[in-house]
Amino acid sequence: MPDLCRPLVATPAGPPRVTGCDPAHGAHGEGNPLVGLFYDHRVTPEQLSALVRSVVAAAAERGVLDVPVPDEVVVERPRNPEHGDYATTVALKLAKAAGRPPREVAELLAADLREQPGIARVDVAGPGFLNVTFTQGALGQIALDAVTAGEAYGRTDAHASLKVNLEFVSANPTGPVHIGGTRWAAVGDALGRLLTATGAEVSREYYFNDAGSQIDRFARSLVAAAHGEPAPEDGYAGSYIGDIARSVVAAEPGILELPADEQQERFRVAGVEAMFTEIKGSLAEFGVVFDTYFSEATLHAGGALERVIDTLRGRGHVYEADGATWLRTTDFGDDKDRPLVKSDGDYTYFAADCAYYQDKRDRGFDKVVIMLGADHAGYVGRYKALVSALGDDPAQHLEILLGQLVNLVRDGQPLKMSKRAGTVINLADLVEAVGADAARYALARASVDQQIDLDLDLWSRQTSDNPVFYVQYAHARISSLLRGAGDLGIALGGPDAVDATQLAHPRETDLLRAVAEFPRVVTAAAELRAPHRVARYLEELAGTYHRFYDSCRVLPRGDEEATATTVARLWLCSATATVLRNGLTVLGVHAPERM
RNA sequence: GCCCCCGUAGCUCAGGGGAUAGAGCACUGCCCUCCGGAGGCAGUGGCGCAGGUUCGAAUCCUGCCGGGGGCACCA
Repeated sequence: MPDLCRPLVATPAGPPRVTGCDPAHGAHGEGNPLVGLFYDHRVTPEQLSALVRSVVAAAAERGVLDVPVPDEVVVERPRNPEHGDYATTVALKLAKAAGRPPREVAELLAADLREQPGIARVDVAGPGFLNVTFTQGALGQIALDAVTAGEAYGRTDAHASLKVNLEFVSANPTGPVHIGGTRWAAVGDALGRLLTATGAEVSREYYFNDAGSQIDRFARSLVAAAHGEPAPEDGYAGSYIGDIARSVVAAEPGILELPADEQQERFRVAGVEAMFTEIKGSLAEFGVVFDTYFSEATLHAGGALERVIDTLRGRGHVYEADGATWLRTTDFGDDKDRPLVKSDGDYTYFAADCAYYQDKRDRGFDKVVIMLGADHAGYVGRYKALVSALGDDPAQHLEILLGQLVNLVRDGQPLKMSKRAGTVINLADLVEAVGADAARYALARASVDQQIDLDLDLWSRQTSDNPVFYVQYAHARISSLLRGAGDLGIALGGPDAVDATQLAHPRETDLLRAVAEFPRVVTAAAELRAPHRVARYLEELAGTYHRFYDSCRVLPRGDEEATATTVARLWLCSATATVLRNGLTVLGVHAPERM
């Protein structure tokens, strides 16, 4: 799969056409980083990190610095541009082990770093920061690499060989996907794309309960609605119940004459199917498609619950009490033991969870990721315990991500929602109100730890107040510019024909630094399971681009001829567009060429 | 009572132990010989409180205060 992520529902047009690209050009040297690192004067932050590490190793080797070599050296982009292109705090970290003042360690490393090609200067600042500035050409090469790599720019191998099962939404087919589930649809799918972009093998999974009592309540509600009666006390009352009941009756005209038991069963089967079709449809419109829709009923039918309970019993964690069968989860840190089989002989939902987890592991997944709403926070303890009871390590095989709730706001007032009154905003309503792109972006740009207020007015606005439009506009603006270049007959040529040292303006340097940052943003966002970092980065990149655009004329005016600067700037613009496009794709949002 | 998440600018939110804590909106004042002004520049304004760890804390630890969500032989 060559692309960064799975395609969107409507695939946007490809990258700006650039003639003469050589895909092999993006390859980097291998082997000893000190030798092969800067072939062609390329320096990326990743390479700088490796370089600093090897300089530390070399110093340790020579005996001038008595420290253990760190596994990884952190380099970061300083806020203040005067602090160079990249900064590292290794000297501060190593000072204690070396038994020498941080600045002394920094000076020592700086001297070696200054010898490296592609590095223009190394300054020791403050308590012992190492501020590194690349040569103009080395920085400029990053733009060429980004364009050349195209959709692959930003991909890393941070999660190579990880096989992960990503479970999210998992709303039961008793009603539409509510706003909480919608948040997970946006964040979960984006996380899936991020993990894929960092080399993981990802399977998206939707687990639905089709075996429990709430499905029976759903069926009884449909029967009641079909007969024009009010919903049962414990039933479902939304307006969609009436819609589905009518569609079932329309499909099976004789259904209302059937005996009560048979009638409810027919409503159950047809109702669940109709509801699920609607759910899948609204998710697809949202750009989210699952690899597997997993039915709880298949676990029951296949005897998986019996088997997993036998396994747990064999491991000595099961006991009988008060007529029920229990898992001693308190042995693994849970607050209280949990029942597997109720005293009436029915299995609990928790028993199915045990079987479901075992099933995922049996299917070969290294990591089981489950995304839950904050209202399920109490579930984490018992889930970790069941993983331990089955002999796995929760820290390694399980990740439960909790997402806080979403409040909707309109006209500055919180939207009061009531299931009874039928004023619940669900996935399809949100898409209708603000569009799929804005909905996905709005939900994915906030940290899941944060409760968010989502303003429907703001996100439906087609102005720069709306962050998704701010980012999309930057892409459209660049697309327009590149079209203009084509109209003027300006040939971009291949990367070898570009003089990257032309990009020396401070705003160009800022933009290059931002473009160079993208792969690290993708990696960090994937590792921290935080897709919102990509969105925030894109907003910053868009702003950096607008500032560049304001200061640096790209296309020739009037009778002027295109120059080497023109060509270099067009490549920089194209690189920016590539990153905006790849970043938006990670979030499942379109990057329009025109708006 | 116990557990989980969150208190950062007037508002909505970023900030992986680092340098002068950021963005958008709002407010004030600027920039159109301008490739998309759906832009840009400048200004106003902030880490809930108290301790602790550290060379260094918005970030890690403890306690309090405030907001939200959980604590079923429900799903």
